[in-house]
Amino acid sequence: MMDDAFDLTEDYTPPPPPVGMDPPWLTGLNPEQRQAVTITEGPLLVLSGAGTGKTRVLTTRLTHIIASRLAQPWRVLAVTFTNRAAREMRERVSGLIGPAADAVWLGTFHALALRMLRKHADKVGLQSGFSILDSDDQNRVLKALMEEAGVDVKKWPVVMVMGVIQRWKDRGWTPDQVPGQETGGEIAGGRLLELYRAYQARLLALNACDFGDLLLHVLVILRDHVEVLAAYQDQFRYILVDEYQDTNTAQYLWLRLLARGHRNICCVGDDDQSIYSWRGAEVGNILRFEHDFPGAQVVRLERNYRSTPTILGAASALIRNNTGRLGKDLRAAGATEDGDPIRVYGVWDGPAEARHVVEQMESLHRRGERLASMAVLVRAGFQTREFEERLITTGTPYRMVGGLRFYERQEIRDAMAYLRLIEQPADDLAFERIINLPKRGLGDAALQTIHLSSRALGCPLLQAARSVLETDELKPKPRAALRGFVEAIDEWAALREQMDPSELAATVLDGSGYLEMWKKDKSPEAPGRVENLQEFIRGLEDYDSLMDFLEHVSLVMENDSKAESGDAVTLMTLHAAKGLEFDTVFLPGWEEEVFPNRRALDEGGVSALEEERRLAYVGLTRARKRVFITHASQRRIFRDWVMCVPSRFIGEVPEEFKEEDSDVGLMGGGRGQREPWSSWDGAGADSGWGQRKQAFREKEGLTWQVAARDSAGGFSVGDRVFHQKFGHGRVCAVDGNKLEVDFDKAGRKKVIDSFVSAEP
DNA sequence: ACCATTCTTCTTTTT
DNA sequence: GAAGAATGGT
Repeated sequence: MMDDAFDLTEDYTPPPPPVGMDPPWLTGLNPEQRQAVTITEGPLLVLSGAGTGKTRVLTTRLTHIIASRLAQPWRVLAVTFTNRAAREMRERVSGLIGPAADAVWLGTFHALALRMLRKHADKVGLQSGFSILDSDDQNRVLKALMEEAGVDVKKWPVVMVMGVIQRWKDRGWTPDQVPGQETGGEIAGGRLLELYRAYQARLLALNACDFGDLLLHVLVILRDHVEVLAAYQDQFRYILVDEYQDTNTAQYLWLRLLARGHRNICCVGDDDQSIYSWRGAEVGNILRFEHDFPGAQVVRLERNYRSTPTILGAASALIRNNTGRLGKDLRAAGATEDGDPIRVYGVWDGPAEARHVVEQMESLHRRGERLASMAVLVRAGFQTREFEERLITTGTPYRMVGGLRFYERQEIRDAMAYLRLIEQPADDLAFERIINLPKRGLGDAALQTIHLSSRALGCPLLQAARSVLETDELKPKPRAALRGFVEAIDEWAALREQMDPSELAATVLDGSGYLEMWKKDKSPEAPGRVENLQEFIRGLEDYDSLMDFLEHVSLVMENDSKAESGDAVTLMTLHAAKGLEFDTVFLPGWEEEVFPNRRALDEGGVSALEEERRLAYVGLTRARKRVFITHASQRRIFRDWVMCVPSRFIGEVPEEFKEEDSDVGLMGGGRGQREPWSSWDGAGADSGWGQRKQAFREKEGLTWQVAARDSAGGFSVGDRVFHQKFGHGRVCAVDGNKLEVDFDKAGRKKVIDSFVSAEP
């Protein structure tokens, strides 16, 4: 390959050379990290445990390749899993080698694939200005197709069907490549493949693609066009992949194609942190690496610089319960003291948990810990709510990562639809969204006419609308309205040339009356929406073209608008926390059914349990100094109160690393051995842990404790009951949890039993 | 066409 | 316990 004056491979196998010979960027690396950076030729797998300096290795490796002139920046492909990781890497590398870093092909799989797809869109039947649909749009399209095909959407939820299609895409299967035995069986009446085909056709007609298509289309292009593949293979001399354990098959195939020539591919990952199998990630990719890339070298990074020995001990013990690991043991490299034990604390219910956690935070804060050094990591998004409420009432600043995303808000999506339609007239989804927004008197009837015309002419809705205007299919009033709308779109499209995106957006939102609509709106959330729209216009200032902006929005689903300002606690899901670290980590909701999550277990069985355990491992290893685990003995789920059993994962943390306690008044507070929340033996006798759960209903307000006592939900005919809204009455029929009650004042009503209480 | 009300179903994790 | 869908009234 290259004539490398700087090929350090030979010289730098341990023991390392004298420090004097080091390029500056290699100083301070431990021997394994040094190998991971300097073995540049041939396939290399870096198994990098949590906190072992993975990011540092990646950025240094990139720097090493470029600064040693092994390749020019644009000949390096560096793939990350999240936008955050990409940004961070670019910043760090820029700091080391300056503006040259900008030329590196660095980004997420999706961003990089998009870059390729824009260039070769025509080869898969797209035009270069194509839109990227978000999941909402995807479901809308699929739903329409399912209804058209007469598939019962009630029986086969759109999201489920979409899920299967996506998993097919994750494996790199176009409709023609779905294997005969994998066609989804009974799902959607056995017509899944047909729907997939129709969906793809529909997307092409919309000149749009979804997230999975970004990779799938590029795969098709690389497979079918040898010259394109050859050009990319020649361009990318070095390939770096972050979070390799989370790549799916499509991504793997993409990488393998690109790396096939020189095979200078370096994948960094940790099988113990694979937490995205539900999204099609194949842990197998990392386990198979040496097989797929013969002659691959493997470097293990096991020196952990992040956490205390206690935390590492706990995390290692926990993860050892998983089978089929590559095997890797973290050793503490930094701290000399064991550090605080893991604090396991039992509380009564959700609100008590939030109170307890926030109290701990405040106490740490008083002792001088920054709020920004603390994080609450939850299993599922909805769990953040109780904490938010508590943090708001105590006035503790916090920041939510990943929660409600700016670009998913209704008003922002509407505004985007205007811009999308201007940029891309074939975008029917955008058209439908805004045709009558604000109200223009163009309702179902008008839309139907346009649809009909669209189908007859085989053209997009916007164009069909134009042809409808030439006829008298519409009554004069809607016709005038439609003409106004179409002409406005044309006008704005023409303005696109002379205005920058931000100005254009302002003009559009103003001219269309959309902004006005919210300003006039009396609802309590309207002012916020107006504000968001103004923020939206401001945000556009950073972009040169509309397309750049739309692309950014499609790919960067993080809310980077709220940058880290001030000292605040972080609230996020365990998934979102991957790659981050905090001094203090709070892990609430460690109960069976919640974590490990029941739905996950229902679907994936043993392998799902192992993934849940890896998630627990990720959570523990985010902490530098302290971990607080909490579990509640009951929790409100939907409208029921559910008894909770402490998570088996608590039992998997050896006693020597943890200290258990619970609220006063809870049985077995302290160190009792037989209490379910102090040590529940996960490996114990019964596998039917789900049976330990008992549900009982809340009886409205304060009376629920009474209900809890007799724990029955049932009323019988003749019982006198009380209802908040209808007052007193007598039960005259019972059907499951539905009651028919003769109310003294309100008459006979059907009510759910949880809304009435026994009359005192 | 539009609005208001009730009914329903759902909460794993996200590029 | 919210947000969407479906229904019914103006």
